[in-house]
Amino acid sequence: MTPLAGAVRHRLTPPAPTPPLLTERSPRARQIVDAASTILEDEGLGGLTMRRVGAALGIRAPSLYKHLAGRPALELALVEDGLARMGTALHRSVDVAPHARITSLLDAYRATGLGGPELYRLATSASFPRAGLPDGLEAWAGEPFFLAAGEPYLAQALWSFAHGTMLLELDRRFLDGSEVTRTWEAGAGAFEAARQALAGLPAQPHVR
Amino acid sequence: MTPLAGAVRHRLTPPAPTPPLLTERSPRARQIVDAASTILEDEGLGGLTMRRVGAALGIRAPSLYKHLAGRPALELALVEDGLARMGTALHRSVDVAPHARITSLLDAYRATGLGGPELYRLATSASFPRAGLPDGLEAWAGEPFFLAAGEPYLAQALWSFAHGTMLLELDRRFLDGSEVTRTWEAGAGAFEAARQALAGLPAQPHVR
DNA sequence: TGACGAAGCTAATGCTGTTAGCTAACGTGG
DNA sequence: CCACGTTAGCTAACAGCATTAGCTTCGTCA
Repeated sequence: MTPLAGAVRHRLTPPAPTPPLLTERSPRARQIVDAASTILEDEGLGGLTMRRVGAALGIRAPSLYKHLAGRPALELALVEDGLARMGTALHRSVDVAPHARITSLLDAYRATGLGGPELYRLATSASFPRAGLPDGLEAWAGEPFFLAAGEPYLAQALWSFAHGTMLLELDRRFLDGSEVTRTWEAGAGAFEAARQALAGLPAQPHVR
Repeated sequence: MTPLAGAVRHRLTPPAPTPPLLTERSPRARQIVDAASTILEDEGLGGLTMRRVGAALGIRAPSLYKHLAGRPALELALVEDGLARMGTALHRSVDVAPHARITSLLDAYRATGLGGPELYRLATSASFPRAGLPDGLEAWAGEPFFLAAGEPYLAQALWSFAHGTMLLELDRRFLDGSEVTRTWEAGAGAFEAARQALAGLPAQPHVR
């Protein structure tokens, strides 16, 4: 259910390189989701209405219901695509030397978020009906954080940092003149040092 | 404009213990905002409608416009209250020994967030019209992060971590069986170590 | 008493997602 | 070759949303 659940459960098994069972969609449904994706990024979540999506395809809003269950289902489809993309990028990113994993992971996370800001916000908004996502998808997408951090709680903290920094960067809430990259680097440095400190004490199972 | 701007600008001046100029409100407007606050936490952002707020006070929705400019203004008022509360708590929290500041700050941040989950989400949601907030309020509320971290970019990274962890905890997105407190502690440990490492090299002005 | 402002009201507008029910086209089996 | 069922479009309609316009009612003060 939660992104790191799978990571901890399968701690000793290598992560799958491809996303798990994605929802099947008819060709027309695919077109609708793709059109919605374009509208989302171009006009923001506020611009994403059923009428607007229909118009982009030359049909009326009620006709969309022949292909998708409704607006929540449409959002679910968008986020599912986004998680698959994000997960793929993150899994690729941790395929480097251990000491470089955290930096590489954060770079990939940031690049994916910047590549689809509105989708990132939608995917991580509270109102979003997360329960409708395919089972295991979020867990799979979150696995690389465990692989990079090496310890579950440090992994969750690293994930928190990535998530928070991404949101604050997208919303332009950092100090006006500041270079955002340095904020990412400051966090990366702190977590990489913590990882090495933990790795140096292999007999200690808990952080506490 | 952004929360840490003030912190960096006034690096050498002690932070104000009280929030800056808050918006003045008529008694009736105060009642409306308070009613809205209750509805927000009880029924979520989706339940917060003008009709619903009016009903809580025994009046119709259009009558609210005699006291407040509209829904965005109502949300602004709610968030302004929240930022004042949060800022006060955070400033208090950093009034401890340097080595304990980060932990104390994160505790206060977490407690404030957990004390008003829906307000926290509203205040940090992208759609929220942040520009309408009183000038300097966000910067003032963010100052304690600089005071705790001692260096601007580490401060922004620490703020990112707090924000991300708060959102993930509120949305219950962490590993099911995991103790969330340990995730907070893992991050606190990493950032406190980084702070001490930086503080040990006083001649080095940049992180890089 | 008369004026005026404050604070309520109803009615209406235009937006939203969504449902019901109709129609035209297409493919397939008898 | 025709009839049937399915697919995918349509219009009309509904309820709920924020918001505006315009009316009324009440209290205060000169």
